[in-house]
Amino acid sequence: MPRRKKVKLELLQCMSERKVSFRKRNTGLVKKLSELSTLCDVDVCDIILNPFHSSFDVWPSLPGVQSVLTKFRHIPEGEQTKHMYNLETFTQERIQKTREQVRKLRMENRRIEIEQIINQCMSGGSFDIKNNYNLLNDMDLVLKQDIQELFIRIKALKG
Amino acid sequence: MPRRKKVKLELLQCMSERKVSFRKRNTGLVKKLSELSTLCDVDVCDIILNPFHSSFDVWPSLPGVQSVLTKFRHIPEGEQTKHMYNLETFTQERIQKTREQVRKLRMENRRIEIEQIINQCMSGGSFDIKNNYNLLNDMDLVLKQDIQELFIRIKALKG
DNA sequence: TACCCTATATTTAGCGA
DNA sequence: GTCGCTAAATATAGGGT
Repeated sequence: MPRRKKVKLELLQCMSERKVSFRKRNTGLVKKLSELSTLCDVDVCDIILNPFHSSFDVWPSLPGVQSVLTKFRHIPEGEQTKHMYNLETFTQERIQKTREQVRKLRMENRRIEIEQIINQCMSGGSFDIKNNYNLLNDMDLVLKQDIQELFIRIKALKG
Repeated sequence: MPRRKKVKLELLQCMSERKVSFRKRNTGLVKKLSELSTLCDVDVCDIILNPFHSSFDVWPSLPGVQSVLTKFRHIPEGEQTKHMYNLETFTQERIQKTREQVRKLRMENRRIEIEQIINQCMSGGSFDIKNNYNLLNDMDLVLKQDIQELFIRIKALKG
C-alpha cells in the first residue's frame, strides 16, 4: 500500500495532525524564505500566528520585520501595488495554469481515443458511427467532428 | 551527465539567473504560505521586496497584511517573543541538526572502516598496525583505540 | 508528545524553443 | 526576456519509537 497520499487542500480536521503539519511546514517555509533571501538578495519578512501557542513566529526577527515594514511604508501608495504578487494574482495564475493542464489532458485523451477507434476500425471492427458517438458521449464537438472525418477517411482507405 | 547540480546557498551572481530563480521561488513560497494557511487555519502574511521592480509582493493582500500586523501589535510585548520561531532559533536548530548528522556519518564511517580492516586482516592482509594508523590518520582517537583492540582480537583469533 | 525514518509528493535548476 | 519540460533535489505524510 502507498505510504503517503496526496493531501487535500483543506483544513486538517484532526488536531494533532494539524499541529504536526504546522510544525513541519513552518520549518520548511522559514527555510525557503531564508533561501530566497540569500540566493536573490531580497528583503523578506513574514509573520505567522501560531495558533497553538497564541503567539507569532516572526521572520527574520522583530527588528527585521520592522525594517521591511518601514521600507514598505516609504514606497508611494501607487507604486506599492504595481507588479504586486498577491492572493489575487496568485489565484488567477493558478486558474490559468489549471485550465491549460485540463486543455492538454483533453488533447491527450482525444489522441488516445482516436487511436483506439482507428485501431478498432482497422482491425475489422464496426463502423457504427452512432455507437461510437455513444461511447464518446462527453467529448467535445470538435472531437466528434474529427472522428467523423476519420471514419470517412478510414472508409475511403478500406475501399 | 547530470542535468542539475545542487545550488550553493549564496547570492546568485548571474543577474538573469537570479531573476528567474526569484520568480520561481517567490511563486513556490506563496503557494506554501497559502497551503499552511488553509491546512492549519493560520493567519499568515509576508512581504517580499521585489528587487527587480522596486516594489513589494504582499501576501495575502494589503488589508490582509495589515490585519495580521494589527493582531501582532495587540499581543503584549512579552508574549510576542515567547515561543517565537525566528532567524536565531531557526539557525540554532539547523546547527544542532547538522552536528547530529555529522555525528551519525562519523559513526557510519567508523563502522565501514572497521569492517574493511577486519576483512583485510581476515583475508591474510598485513597486520602492520603503524601502516594502518597511517591510512586512518584523520580518524577519531576512539576509533584508533577500537582498531587497536580489533587487531589484538584478530591476532588472538588467528593464533 | 516529539522526535526519526523513508517513500512519495512537490519544488525547481537547467535547457531548448 | 518568457514559456514549458523534465530530472534532480527537496519537503513532508504516515508510520515507527
